[in-house]
Amino acid sequence: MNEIFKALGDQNRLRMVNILKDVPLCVCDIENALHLSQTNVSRHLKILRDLHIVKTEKKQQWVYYSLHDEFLSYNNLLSHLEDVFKEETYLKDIEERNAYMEKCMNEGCC
Amino acid sequence: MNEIFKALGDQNRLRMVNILKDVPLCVCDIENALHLSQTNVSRHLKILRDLHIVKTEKKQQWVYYSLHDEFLSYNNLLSHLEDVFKEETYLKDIEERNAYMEKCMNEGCC
DNA sequence: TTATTATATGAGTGTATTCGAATATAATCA
DNA sequence: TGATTATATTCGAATACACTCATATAATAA
Repeated sequence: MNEIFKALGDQNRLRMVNILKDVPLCVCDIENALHLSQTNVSRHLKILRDLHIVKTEKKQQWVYYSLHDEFLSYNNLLSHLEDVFKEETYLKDIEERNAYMEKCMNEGCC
Repeated sequence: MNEIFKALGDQNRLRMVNILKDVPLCVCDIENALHLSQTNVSRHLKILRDLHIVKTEKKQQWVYYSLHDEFLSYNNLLSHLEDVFKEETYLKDIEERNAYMEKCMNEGCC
């Protein structure tokens, strides 16, 4: 169970949970929203998936990641995360994600 | 803020938070309750203290550690921890701590 | 004062973690 | 079919971390 804390203890993984909390995203969405390399994103997502923090759904060539039902059942932890995600860094990531999704709508993306 | 998660991501530190949640303890109490070396306990406590997860109070030659008010204000996180601490490992540590404190009362300790 | 007890810290070692570069796999498109 | 795109995995380097041993500090006791 402390594995969950360890997973959330990494900044980049916490940023991923943050931008996934509203909407499912594919790997390259996350890459672009957080400005991280594909390799790195993929690796962190594997850790989150192994711990049932996120789940995946494959659609054609894309793999969509979203928060796992098991993780969503940790109500108190989620409430705590809401507070954490009020910090500057995480708000900026959400903005960045939204801007990127907007751009996708118009210009198409990955 | 994810520093807190990182701190709680270490099993031994989480065990320390667990046995401190009810009662202040000095370093050698923790040593004995968790069967860890003095050096190791001291080092982990420093990390917890730097993050304001625990606070200290010196009484004569003993340094008593307890949960920091700042940490105690994270209500949702604490509620989550309550669930985590229902796991076998943590319950056993509490038993061990209680047994040790009991022994202290009778035979005296550190 | 010296000895003892409680706690903290420095240095060294081994292990874990993170990351980028290269490569593999898998799906789609031409 | 081969080329392209999306994702995953392997390998190696750099760094971070947990731990132990030895030692330092600080308080008390003799």
